[in-house]
Amino acid sequence: MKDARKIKNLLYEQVARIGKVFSSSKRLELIELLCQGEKTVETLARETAISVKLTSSHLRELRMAHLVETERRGKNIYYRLADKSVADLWVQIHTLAEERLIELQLALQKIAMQPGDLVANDRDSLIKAARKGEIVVLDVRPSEEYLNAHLPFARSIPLEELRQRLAELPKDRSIVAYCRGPYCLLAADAVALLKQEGYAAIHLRDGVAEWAVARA
Amino acid sequence: MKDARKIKNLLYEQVARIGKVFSSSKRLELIELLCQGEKTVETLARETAISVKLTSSHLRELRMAHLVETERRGKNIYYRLADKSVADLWVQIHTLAEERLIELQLALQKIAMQPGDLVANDRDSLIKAARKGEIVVLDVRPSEEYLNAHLPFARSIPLEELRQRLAELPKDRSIVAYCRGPYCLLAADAVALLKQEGYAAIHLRDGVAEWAVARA
DNA sequence: TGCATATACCAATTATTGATGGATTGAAAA
DNA sequence: TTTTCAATCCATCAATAATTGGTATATGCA
Repeated sequence: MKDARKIKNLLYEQVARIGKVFSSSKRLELIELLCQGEKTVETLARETAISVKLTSSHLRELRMAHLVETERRGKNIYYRLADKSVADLWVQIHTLAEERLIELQLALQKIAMQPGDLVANDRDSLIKAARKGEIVVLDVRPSEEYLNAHLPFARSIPLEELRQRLAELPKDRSIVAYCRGPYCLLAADAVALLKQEGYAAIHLRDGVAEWAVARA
Repeated sequence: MKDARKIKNLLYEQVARIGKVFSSSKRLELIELLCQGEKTVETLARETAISVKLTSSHLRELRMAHLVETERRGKNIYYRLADKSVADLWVQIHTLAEERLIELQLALQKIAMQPGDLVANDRDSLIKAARKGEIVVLDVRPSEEYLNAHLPFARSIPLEELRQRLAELPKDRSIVAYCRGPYCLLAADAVALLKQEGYAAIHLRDGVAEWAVARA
């Protein structure tokens, strides 16, 4: 009887190994970035503003839980998610958090709901409008991330280049901007800039990971 | 700029609150039980073999993450999952763990794959066979849990009563036994008993939570 | 070959969490 | 009202995790 309890505990402890990975805000930030495609330690550290050493040690935990894979190419080591289902779990968890935690809902409104902002929800009609060219879906992430994966019909103008490349965008149609997901500030900044310049800009919360889960 | 980083961190920390809940084996065990329906602290403590005090303090964490709700009825306090999506997340996490952790796969084989055991996978054909009466789907959990929710066409004989009630089961058809999920030992025990008594018994890994996710 | 770069590994420190025993609350039963 | 039972709260101690600095390793380049 004691034996059965021991086996059971072992099982739950294995699952808890996965849960632990998702229990630190830094690791979540890394996972969100890895959802956009493979990246080096250095890049991850820079984009999260975490020291390289600490980044490396958090990545180690992801590796030990078999949630990421690494590949050395030249001087760099590239990290990538071991499976699409890791991205799916990230989406599931942050979605549940948004459903259950009022604090999170309020904090999210601060970034996504600037006065007059809109958050597009209806994915089907968005695609339809994009296909017909009635709206422009704009990916403002760095271009490597766009190249790795992007929403259907999306065009890439990284936020950094947006100001110089405004002329590429039509003024007579809505611009729907998105980035890495609901916690990424790129799209919110892009929308602010576009509005200031007289465009009809809409902030889409979803990133590619959220989109993929919704499509499934 | 510092400000933006602070806001972002706040967001990830909120999500990490949810992750933390799933980072302890004891809490996972409690969540799995709560997936079977509402229960009192005492019951949860007894069924997990965790002290009441420790159970209470783990439940407190679930409560503070808004993943469970409580209701006092008489002397007891009943805990239940705040939303179906909490059960879904439990299923997602343990499924990912099973996909990624070889240790877990091996440990699971020990309980589900006794020599000659079979694990039914194909849900559609299972239902069809159950509807036609070609097999008997047997729920061996305590009857309150069966009453709360059970698989389509399932009959309830709690493991405790199984030996006395063997006569209720036909010998000419396969008995497909299930319990709370892949980490619960009830169905495995039931299958062992049934086989010993000359029944054609099959162990179904899914519990109601896993079934619900698969149906979605 | 030697040097620079990217990243991992190791050790020490601090912060957080888990577990346990004792005291407390709130409802029900005597 | 007093007692009992279920469950929580609080304080403490032990265990675990996060962070940082120092050092080691592997690769590419001069």
